[in-house]
Parts: sequence; C-alpha cells; structure tokens
Amino acid sequence: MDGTGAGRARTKGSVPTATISRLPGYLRALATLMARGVVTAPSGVLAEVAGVRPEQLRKDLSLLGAHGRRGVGYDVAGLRAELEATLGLTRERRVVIVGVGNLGRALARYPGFPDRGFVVVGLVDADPAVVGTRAAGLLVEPLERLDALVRDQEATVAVIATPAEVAQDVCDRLVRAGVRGILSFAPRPLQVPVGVDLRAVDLGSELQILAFHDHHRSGGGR
Amino acid sequence: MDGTGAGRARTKGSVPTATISRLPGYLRALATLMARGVVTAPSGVLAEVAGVRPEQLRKDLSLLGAHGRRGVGYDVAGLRAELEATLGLTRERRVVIVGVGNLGRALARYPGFPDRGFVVVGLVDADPAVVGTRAAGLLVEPLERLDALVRDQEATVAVIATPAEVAQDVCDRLVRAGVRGILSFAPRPLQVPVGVDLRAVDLGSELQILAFHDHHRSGGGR
DNA sequence: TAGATTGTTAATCGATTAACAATC
DNA sequence: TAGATTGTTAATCGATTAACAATC
Repeated sequence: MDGTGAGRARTKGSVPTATISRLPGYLRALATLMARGVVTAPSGVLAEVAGVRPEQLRKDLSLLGAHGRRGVGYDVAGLRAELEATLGLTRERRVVIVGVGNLGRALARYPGFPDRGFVVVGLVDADPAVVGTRAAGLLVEPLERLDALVRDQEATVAVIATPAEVAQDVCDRLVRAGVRGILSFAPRPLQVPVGVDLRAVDLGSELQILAFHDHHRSGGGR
Repeated sequence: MDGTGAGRARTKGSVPTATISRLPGYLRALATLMARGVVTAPSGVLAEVAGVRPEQLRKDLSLLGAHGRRGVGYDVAGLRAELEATLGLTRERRVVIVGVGNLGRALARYPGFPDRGFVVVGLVDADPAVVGTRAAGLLVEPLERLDALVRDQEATVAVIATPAEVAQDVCDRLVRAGVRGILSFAPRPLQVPVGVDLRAVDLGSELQILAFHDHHRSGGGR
C-alpha cells in the first residue's frame, strides 16, 4: 500500500540501506553461478553462494522489484543484468585517488576496481617527492590540480587515502569539485553535505574489534 | 533485569555488536581530546569529536559499565584507559598477513596498526617469486610455513589479502593453526567456526554501493 | 494436477532516539 | 542550593526472520 502509485510499484528511493549493501554480494554470487553454467537458481542456492539466508534474499529482491518464477527460481543472467542496472553499473565510473602512499598505490592497482566497472583516472598527492612519479600507469599530480582533474576527467567517485589530519580538507575540496561519492580510509570521522555519499573503512578499528572478541573469548561450545 | 546477577552488573558478553563497533571511534576521540589537553568532557563534546549523537555515546558507555560524573562529564584519561581495557588493548596483538601483493604489502606497512597496538609478526605468500623477498622488515614465508609461523609467533589475529579463489582454504588453515580473529579483504563470503571472529572488507563492493547512490541521485534539497 | 518456490504479510528482534528522574 | 549532565527507562524505528497464501 503506497497510496502514491497508479500501479507500477516503482520502489525507487525507498530501498533500505541494509538491502543496498548486500547487492554487490548478490551480483558476485550471480557471476559465480553463471561461470558454472547455471541458468536458473532458486533463492536457496543463490543465498548459499552469497552467504545470506534465502528469506532475506527474496525480501531484498522483492524490495527492488526484481522477480523470479514461482516453482522455478530466478533467471541468473536476467537477474544479474537487473542488479547491474539497479546499481548503475551500466555506466563506467571514474575514480580519483587522493593520497598515494602505500595504501593509495595498492588501491590504484587493485584489480577488483576495473573488474567491477571502476576506472582510476587520477592520482593526487601533497608530497612533492611523490608528485611526478608514476603509479598504475598514471602520473601523480599535485593537490592544486585536484579540482581541475576531477572536472576534466569527469570523476564522480573519489578515494581518500591520506593521513587523518588533512582528510577533511581533501574531502571538502572533492565535494566542491563535484564528486558525488567518497570512500575514505582516513581514521577520522568526516563531514559531507547532503547529496554526497560517504563510506568509511577504518582498518585499525577493524582489528580493534577483532581484539575485543578475542579478549572476551567469544562462544563457549564448538 | 538480568536475573543472573547477585548485584555487580557485569554486562560482560551482552554488549551489542553495534556498540562494540563504535568503541574504536570513541577511543580515537578520547586520544584527540587528551592531545588537546582536555581533562574532562561532557557527552556532547565527546560525541561531537567521535561523530555520533550524545545519547548514543552515553547509552554505549552505560552498557559497558563505564561511568561519568553527573553535572560534570567524563574523565578523558580514565575513560580512555577503561575502553582500552574493554577492547583488550592492554595486551599487544600479534598479526600474520597472508597474501603479500600490493594490498598485503601496504597493510604490512600501515602505520595505523602499530599505532593501535598491533604488531605484524609474519608474512606469507603462495607465489615462489614473492617468497623470500622482504616487506616491512619481514621475510615473506611460503604457505607451508603458515601453521608453524602462527604458533611460533603466537599470532592471534590474521589478515587475508589473497585472491578470492584461495581465501577459504587460507582461512581454514588459519583457524586450524589457532588464530582467533580474521580480517578478510577477499571478495568472497568466508565460513568460520563458532569461536572465531571474522570481519570482511570488500573494497569493490564499497565502490559499488557509492555507485548506487550516485546513480539514484540521492537527496533533493541542499 | 501435484510439487516447488516465490512474494508478501505478520511477528520478532535489535538498535536508535527521546525523555526525564537521579545526582554530582 | 541551582545548574548541568548523567544513566536509564520507554518509545520509536528499522531490519530480520518466520510463515504461508499465491502461483508457476
């Protein structure tokens, strides 16, 4: 019951964030199944490969408006194309990486990015010793060039791999340059305006959380 | 009301995972405040620096059994020590990294690890061309040495930075060797037995989630 | 048709936010 | 004491799980 609709249950804009965060996993599972030559799969099989429960997968897909066939399952290739369209992966995304230290350099070469439709089009660093060097086939440019680079290369996504101290400043610049999504590895909370999407990965925190569970000897039984 | 207790509200074991995942952020905020010479801070200030709401911070701390002073706030140094004890950071944690490609190498050198009490004590790779090379002052050892390395070095935590295909096998070996926490960067869901803690970071998925929001033009207003 | 599996509604669970009495 | 701020309870919200009628 959504009152608004004339009939075409669109769902757009109302997809829960938890659902969205599982879509890349579903996509990967579908790719795996396709590679195995599987044409049709019931929710149980798909969920197993994706590492979730069948009910959750069905619920997520129904929230998206994707459909399977009762008594049969889901069309693997069809669903994959549908999810790719939902995630906007039909268009190539252009990425700028700011901070070309060990981590930034590793990310520039990370094969998982091109594999999933992301092209690194620019590298930026504040250190004069790093500027002018090459990484992953790209010339590292100075911080002053950030704005021009984002615009010229039409980058819509950026990765922040700088020290924490400068991360907010870099973030502000990226937003001003028109970037719409930011993935930050800086161990510090960042502020972005509404309309810009920020995701943060804090590697040190991840280890500390593991330490907590270790420390408290989780689980008694097997 | 927990029925069990005689009086000493211990809370141990019943801390929500959402709360635990925020503790490293609180710890960072406290370190920042201490560096600024702040001795006492109310929840509003602490929460602001940590990037959360004051009510949530107070709730989290109360679930942990940490206490502030009404009308005054929290003792920065004291709370920090308390959280470090809760997270088990009083003891140094020893980490093995499996997979010494670009990402593994970057993680081996990542300053955020030693900064937070983690020491990388071993590097392992399956590629004969990589074995025997040095990274971050450590010799890369072959996969066969994994078990002995974990035991000899008393590593309790491991990082998986291998290709997806071998990740589950590496994971199984790590578990057998006695590792209690695993941080995986492999783009594939992994299975671990109860009692072992697994956290997974999938860099490609993070970008795809950003792409979704970009694609669907989030937020209308400012 | 009979069997299988979806799509959806309802029930449960967990986490966040709000409100305020306790108390420093 | 008066003012400020905690600690906790209650209300809300969102997400997961269960159950099952619809239907291929």
